[in-house]
Amino acid sequence: MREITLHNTKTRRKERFEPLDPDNVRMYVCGPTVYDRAHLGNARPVVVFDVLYRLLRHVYGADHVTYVRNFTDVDDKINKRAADTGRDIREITDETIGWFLSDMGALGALEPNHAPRATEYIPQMIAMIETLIEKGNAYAAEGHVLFAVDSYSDYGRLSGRSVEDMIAGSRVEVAPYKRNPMDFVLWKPSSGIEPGWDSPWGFGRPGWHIECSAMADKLLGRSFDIHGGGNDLTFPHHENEIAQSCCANPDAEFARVWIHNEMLQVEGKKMSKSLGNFFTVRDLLDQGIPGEVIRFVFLSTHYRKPMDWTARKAEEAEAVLRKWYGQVGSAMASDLPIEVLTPLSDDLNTAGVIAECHRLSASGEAAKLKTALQVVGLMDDVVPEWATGPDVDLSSFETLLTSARERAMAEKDFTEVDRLKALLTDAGLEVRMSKTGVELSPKPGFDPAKLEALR
RNA sequence: GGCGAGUUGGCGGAGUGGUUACGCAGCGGAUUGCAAAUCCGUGUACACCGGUUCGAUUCCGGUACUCGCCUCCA
Repeated sequence: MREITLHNTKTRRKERFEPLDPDNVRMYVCGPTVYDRAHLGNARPVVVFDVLYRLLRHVYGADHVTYVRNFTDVDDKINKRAADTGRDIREITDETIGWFLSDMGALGALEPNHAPRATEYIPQMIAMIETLIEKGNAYAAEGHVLFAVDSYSDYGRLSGRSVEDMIAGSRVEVAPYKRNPMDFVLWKPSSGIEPGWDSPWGFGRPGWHIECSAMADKLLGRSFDIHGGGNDLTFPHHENEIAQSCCANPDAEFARVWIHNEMLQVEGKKMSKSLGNFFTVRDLLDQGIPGEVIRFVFLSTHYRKPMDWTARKAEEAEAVLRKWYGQVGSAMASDLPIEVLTPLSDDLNTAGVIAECHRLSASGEAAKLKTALQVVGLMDDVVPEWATGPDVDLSSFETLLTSARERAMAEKDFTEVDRLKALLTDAGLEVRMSKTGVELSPKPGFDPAKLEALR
């Protein structure tokens, strides 16, 4: 069986990956809070962990991997959105989940085996909080339940910081009912207008961190293999998840390997609304940038490096993919070449995979290239439609141009040929003339209407 | 201030203790009625300073710079 190495945030080194159970490799990845369209940064972890999911399925078998990615559908940002728009919360979250799935699908992301909504696991959260209180790791105060960080000696281990450092660097105001300033909320009271559930501590709603602990526990068990997310989640979210889960289940390991992707930038700067470089995945797709192109750009940067999205990269990616798709055509897929699997298994070196694809392309190994593209999710069985171009019958124009050219050759007068060529080029066709004949093919800007007008 | 990641030729990026990465762009050439496409050729880069070594871009230490997190932003 192929060996996979992965960088584990817990140990800060690359390690050989050994699943608890090779017949059921389990991975949990933090999903989006569903209140708005996914921006480009949201797409990075989706693509990164989709590649890992595909690799795991390749190595262990598609039926032996369980991938869970949640939807956080209870959150103050959602409440605010509902209040601002006057819309129903469920309507907002349903709509946003639909957008998310279709946008990520456009990027070639497979859907996880389970995509739980946090609101479906409230009883599990309450049960876990009760356990934490019983074990002395949590306390109720003024309608809240807080996790006592002092009760867990390993608190801060994942992110490599001490509680003292956190307090020193903290910029949050400390609620008076907290025993330690770093104690975090497991449960908080809800007013009548906020969503809430009855609990032993009154009507309220869960804190963010407990959601993932409860859902992972329920769907993957108390010990599982991989937990992933963006590296901005390392602290506090993942640190808190570990504290909750490990205290509630002291005999279990919780997640063995923690994987974090680096952040995304746009044209060298952090993506933010104030800089005016904020955009969603849907924005790019609507601009006509194919999902495969976006995915390719993501894959060209290793997941633990900051990734810079630039328009130029997108253009280059599109040109490369067009070329490869053209070569691959209807080639039969082969076994995955070891030259491709090796970098992919080496901590998801997707840029190395692309380098290998260039090599396969140069040596004309269409079948291997196709397999390589498939394994990283850049194509299914067929070449994407945008790369093949529209299916139009151009033979009449080819015949016309050919005869005009033959005449021109004889008469040494090419004005008519050049005129026809200009018209066809203007309609978005690529015109190729060689000794053997004339060939027309649609280019990216092909406009069928203009061509029709020429008929 | 604390914690972490990164720094390879014009751009993107792989990789390695000693030999050409590769892609794009550029340049030269072939081909072409012109052009496009294609093909051929072409680039001694690895932040800085030390150390280890016969030899380091590759290992170790330090410096600088960039970026992220420390605030329920992925």
